[in-house]
Amino acid sequence: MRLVIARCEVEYTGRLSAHLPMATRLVMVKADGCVAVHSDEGAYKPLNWMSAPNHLEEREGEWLVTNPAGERLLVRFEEVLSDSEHALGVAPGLTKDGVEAEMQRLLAEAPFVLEEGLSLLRREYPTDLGPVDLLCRDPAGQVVAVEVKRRGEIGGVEQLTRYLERLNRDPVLAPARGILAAQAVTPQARTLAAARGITCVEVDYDSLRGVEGNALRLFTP
Amino acid sequence: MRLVIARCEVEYTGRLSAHLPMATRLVMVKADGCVAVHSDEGAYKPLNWMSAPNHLEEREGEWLVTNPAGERLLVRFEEVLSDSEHALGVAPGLTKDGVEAEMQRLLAEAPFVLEEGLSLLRREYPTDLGPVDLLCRDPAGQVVAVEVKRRGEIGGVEQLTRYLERLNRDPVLAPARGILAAQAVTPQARTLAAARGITCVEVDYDSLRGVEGNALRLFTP
DNA sequence: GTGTATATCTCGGGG
DNA sequence: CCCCGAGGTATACAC
Repeated sequence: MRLVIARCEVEYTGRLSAHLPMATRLVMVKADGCVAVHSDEGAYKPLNWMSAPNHLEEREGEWLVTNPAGERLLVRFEEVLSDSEHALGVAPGLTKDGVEAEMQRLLAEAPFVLEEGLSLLRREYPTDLGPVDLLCRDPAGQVVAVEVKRRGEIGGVEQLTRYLERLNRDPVLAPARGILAAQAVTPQARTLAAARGITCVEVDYDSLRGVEGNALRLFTP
Repeated sequence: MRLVIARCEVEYTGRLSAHLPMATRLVMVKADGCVAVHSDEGAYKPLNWMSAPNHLEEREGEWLVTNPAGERLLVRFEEVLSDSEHALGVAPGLTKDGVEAEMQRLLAEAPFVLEEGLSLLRREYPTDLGPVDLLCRDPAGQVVAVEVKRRGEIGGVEQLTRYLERLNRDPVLAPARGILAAQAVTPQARTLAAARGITCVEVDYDSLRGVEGNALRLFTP
């Protein structure tokens, strides 16, 4: 990894055109060839960047970075204050405990926490608009599509509406109804869901893990 | 900006739990207090980060970063290879020429490229769900809502559907129909649009700029 | 502050 | 390869 602290100006043209006026910034060049320009604020987003694969051409006082997609980043240096190279070597990946994936897994094992008597037909039931997170059946025999989200927002209601539209074209499944399951549901999403006849259920993640624990204990005393 | 190259391991707990095993990485601390951990690949995303405002506690061999939201980042150092501080000063902001904004401007000047005889009623016509990009009228007098996107995707169709729902509650405007204008429209968006009676028009950005040139020449010979 | 739309989003998975 | 969905998304903007 090469770290350059320099007074520079930057031009990017590609998916849009952007210009950074002359100022002191950090220019990073990583082992995979990608380039990022950072200011002294903001942890996440670089001001400008070019992702690998790309080509870095070092000219007199400027760097030209180009990629196969025709994007172009030009860094013009006025004064280089520091320029260092560091060998980092390969790094093991990040391990995450995702929330939505686990929520879906837990709800698949215990759909009845959403509504009494609910039983699972299938996880990731495919439609031509995408997979339904959980396809269930209620005690009355009606099909229930469940969309699992960490946060229940308007987009989740729209997504579930589209799925229901498709499911209800299948006479075997129709009439299907929907449940939006989330740790929290915004008032707007709740309103829209109500207007569409969709039920919202707020799920407590920790209780859900508890339910799993209890269910396991039933079978492994 | 402080740049530390070090063998370290990282724990994050907050919106989820994540762990980075021991390896050599870059740890950046910026002037606003935010912290980012980068590996030697990927221009854009840090492996871990904490955005400002937060608090950095330097202990023996480790840093603990906490924020008011209760998130927590722990960097445990095994070996520090480099540690440097750089004064960057304030930087002027990034200027951008967006694509969607200009497309909207060009189409407002020449709505007839979307459909023969279309004329502009208003740009950014306000509804209580947000502004309609272009409100137009066709030669038959029907109101046409136009949603402008760089890429036409399902979200754009949903957005336009919600706007139409609102417009059609106004007896003065009803019955309104919709056009999704984009440089490219995905097949799924096209399918959904068809099912909703929404027209998709693919707009060639360069031709559009040409149309503007022609229109200007008509009035400035 | 909340909610919504956007992003040079990035990133990964599935057809 | 494209399309789609998720993200500790971040970020800007309106209410």
